[in-house]
Amino acid sequence: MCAALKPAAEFPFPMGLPPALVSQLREHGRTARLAAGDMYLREHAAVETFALVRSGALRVFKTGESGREITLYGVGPGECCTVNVLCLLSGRPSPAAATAETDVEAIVYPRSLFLRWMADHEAMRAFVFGILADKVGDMMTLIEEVAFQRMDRRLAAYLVERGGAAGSVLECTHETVAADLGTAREVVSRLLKTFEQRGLVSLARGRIRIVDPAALQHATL
Amino acid sequence: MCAALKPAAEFPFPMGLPPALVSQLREHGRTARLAAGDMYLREHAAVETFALVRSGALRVFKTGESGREITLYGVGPGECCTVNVLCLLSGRPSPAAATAETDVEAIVYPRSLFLRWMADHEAMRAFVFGILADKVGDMMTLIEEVAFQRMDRRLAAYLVERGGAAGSVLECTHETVAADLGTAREVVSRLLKTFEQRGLVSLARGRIRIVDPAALQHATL
DNA sequence: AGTCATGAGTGACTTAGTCACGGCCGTATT
DNA sequence: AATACGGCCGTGACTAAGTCACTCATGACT
Repeated sequence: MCAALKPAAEFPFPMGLPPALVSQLREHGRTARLAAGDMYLREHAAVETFALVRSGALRVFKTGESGREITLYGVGPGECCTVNVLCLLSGRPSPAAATAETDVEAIVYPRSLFLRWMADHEAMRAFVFGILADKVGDMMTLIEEVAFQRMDRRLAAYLVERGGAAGSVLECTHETVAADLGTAREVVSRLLKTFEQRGLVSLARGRIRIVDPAALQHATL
Repeated sequence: MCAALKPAAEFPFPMGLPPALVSQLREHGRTARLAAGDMYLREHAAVETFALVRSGALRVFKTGESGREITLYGVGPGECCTVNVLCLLSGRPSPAAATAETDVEAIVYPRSLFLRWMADHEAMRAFVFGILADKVGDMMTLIEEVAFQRMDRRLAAYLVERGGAAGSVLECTHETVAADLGTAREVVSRLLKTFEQRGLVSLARGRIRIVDPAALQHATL
């Protein structure tokens, strides 16, 4: 999740919302910009606004006592953040932190408007609850993976998912990969080296080239 | 989570709901009973009803490829199940499985009524979203614990949370404890033995007596 | 008293997280 | 150009914890 997502050319409000609501969304939105690395949500902080990501990506994560991090999920263009939504709906403070992974442009609305739209528009609910259910489902899967899957398989799956086709290059450090997976940098380095020795990836400083994604998926170590 | 929760004497609909809604809840509910061990939700299954737990407890969990399990959260009297709610709101299939941990009595409503009440009643939304936010927050914390905390500390915290005061006895097997924590039975057995050697717990077949909860919390191994 | 199933103990081995380094590379500094 | 520095990576030694293949213990039921 350290690579840039291409920004959406023009934000389309693509969620099948009724025209009346779309015009309200256009009218009342305030544009906010975050630079890569900026904090978006602090753990335990109150949440007062609803944000729709227009371009870039947010990363929602937890930090352990040791300072190690694990990514819970990402928020891309056209999406909203589950934590954001849940805090607005429940009035509770944020249970996790979030930062901008890349430069981010978002449209921001006050809580009261968000709640009104959620109460009034079936399509708004369908859009928001769809994202909510997807992300919560993803987190349940994450729990299972962290608890039961071996690190080599998690890393391989991560590389394939992020990297895509053979020959593509991920611009990220072992450190950021470790923070996404919730493990230690040394573990990532060691596993990557064994992948390289088998010709599955090739490595350079700050760069991972995916050589053989199909073999990566089934690597048994 | 393998011990019985005391059943609520009479279900009070305790959520600050308006009288009009409470009378509807009383009128349209169908009572359903599950015996301990019965399946409540299957992973990937469609969800068509809304259930409010009246007595007993549900256990929502994920299963790994190896067959090992991890508990995501529990649902007690007066609560509803987050997965249940999210599936109804989003129309998606269940991302996890759930069983009755004890005998359970629940009140069941059709999806259409649940959606109508959610759309019409602010108090209903506050109740449901409050539970939703709590459980999702709990799951985020669980991810952090599984990823970063050592097993001895997780086990100790689990025993204290479940057992409560000094002298109390948990009626459960090492196996069920392992399934709650998402680890292997052998690991639980070994850790419990070291706790026993230090006088923190005492063990018998199917039984764990909490001897010194304060020391358990800070045990460093 | 013997059978049987469930629950628990054990040792050997593997995987992965921790700690403490040391080296390498690219950029900035003088 | 030489130096200094900081971000990134490699490595070895150690510990924690999951896996496997067992055996043993307990108690309920014939």
